Amino acid sequence: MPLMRLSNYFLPVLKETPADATIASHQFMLRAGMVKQDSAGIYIWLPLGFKVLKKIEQIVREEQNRIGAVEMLMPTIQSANHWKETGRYDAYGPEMLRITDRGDRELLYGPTNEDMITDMFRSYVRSYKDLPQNLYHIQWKFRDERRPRFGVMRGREFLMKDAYTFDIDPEASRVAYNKQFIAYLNTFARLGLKAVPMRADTGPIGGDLSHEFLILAETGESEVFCHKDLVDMSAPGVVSAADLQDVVNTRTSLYARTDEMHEADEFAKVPEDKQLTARGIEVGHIFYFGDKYSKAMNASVQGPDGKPHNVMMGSYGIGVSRLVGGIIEAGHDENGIIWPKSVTPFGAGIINLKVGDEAVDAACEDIYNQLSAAGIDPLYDDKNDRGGQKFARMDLIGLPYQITIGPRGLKNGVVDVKTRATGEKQEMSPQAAIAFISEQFV
RNA sequence: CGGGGCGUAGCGCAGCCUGGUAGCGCACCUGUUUUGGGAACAGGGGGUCGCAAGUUCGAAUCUUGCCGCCCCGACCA
Repeated sequence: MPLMRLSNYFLPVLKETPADATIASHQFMLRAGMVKQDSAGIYIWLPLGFKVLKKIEQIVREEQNRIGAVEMLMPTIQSANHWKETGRYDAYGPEMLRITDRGDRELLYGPTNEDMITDMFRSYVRSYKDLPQNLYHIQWKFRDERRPRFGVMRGREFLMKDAYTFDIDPEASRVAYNKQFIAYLNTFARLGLKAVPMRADTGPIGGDLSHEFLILAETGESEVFCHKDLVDMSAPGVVSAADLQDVVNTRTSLYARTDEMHEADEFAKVPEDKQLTARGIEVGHIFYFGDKYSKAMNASVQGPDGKPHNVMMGSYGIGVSRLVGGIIEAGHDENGIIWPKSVTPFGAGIINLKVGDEAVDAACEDIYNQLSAAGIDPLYDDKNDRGGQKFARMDLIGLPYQITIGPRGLKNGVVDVKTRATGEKQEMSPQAAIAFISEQFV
């Protein structure tokens, strides 16, 4: 494996903040060379941003797989036919991007996939014995928002994980819902986020059981009201089938609503010192909607009684691309981004303070190779810039650890290790530095 | 979709009111000296002033239309 040298990488950092960006995550994503806007709400993912996006995607995937969800991939372009069958072709309105092909057939760029997957399901599944099913994909969506804003936080094109569950009856469907609920808590915890599930309105998708997961941030689009204890609850981890409902109940029994669903009278019953009013960013949304689509599309299976039963469904979304912005909102300072270790584009940055100095070059490459062997995936700043510029750039892109190697320290057998989150700097031997950083990623 | 604002070099901006053929900082290129928290000096490259029409001897500047982008509010992963 060749070294990932900054001199060979594509990292167009900006010293000045583009005028179009108003919130921290958008400003830093542009300045750190993560994305470039192509048109309103549509972004090019540059190498650094793409790397983070893929890491988040992978964590989402692992937590879906852990609860037994099965990955697949549906197309971005859909036929209007399924949508006409459910009546949503008209109901969805101008947010849907409608396209016609050369034969004047009506197509659309999918904003979601309930209609398509329900059609897929009904064409194969005949028996209750083939249930339950829990399928998901991670695919680009398009919603022609009235007002895209805040960079990738509200893009028109966005990457979403959407899962769909199919069960024989409401009770079984509730189990599927609970599993996703747990998976969401674990997913957001791994991403270094404190996400609170809030009772939600079901919106145009319909149904009667729904939760939004929000992370608290000043720049959030919704006002939220919740019991303080919810914010600091730790991730449930693996939950047995027997405990599933109880664990969900502990998270849903405490008051937590967005402004849409807020009831002041109910909130007043929360002890005053536990009442938290804040702003939040919605990063996930889960719905149970029973037979809404299966009925409309006649998706039924034969039950043990020999009769057809419309399958009970739920759908479960996570805004993967939005999370990139959300994580930055939750972790940054005035100098730039502070990545959680789980999604950082590179595990550590290696700063060579005197490129061309044989001893320094050799020390940097040696440290690179050892960190790499330890699975850290370092980024080597071998550019011929001045120290200050390198430090500022490294702070901006937010790698959790920086090792600085220069002739002065090397003469005494030491390098500098900086922890980005705290700003703490320590001098230590190269070996100690490698050991220190490796330990942080265990 | 209602209200507001902005389009001048890659980024940040000035020039526009009062028309005379485009400028500053950063970035970029070359050279020299530098190099441990965004170097200094010297030289240099880069712009159909968002697009179109109009007024005028002459338009970045005035008029009209269009396009694009951002912000504030009602909707959404």
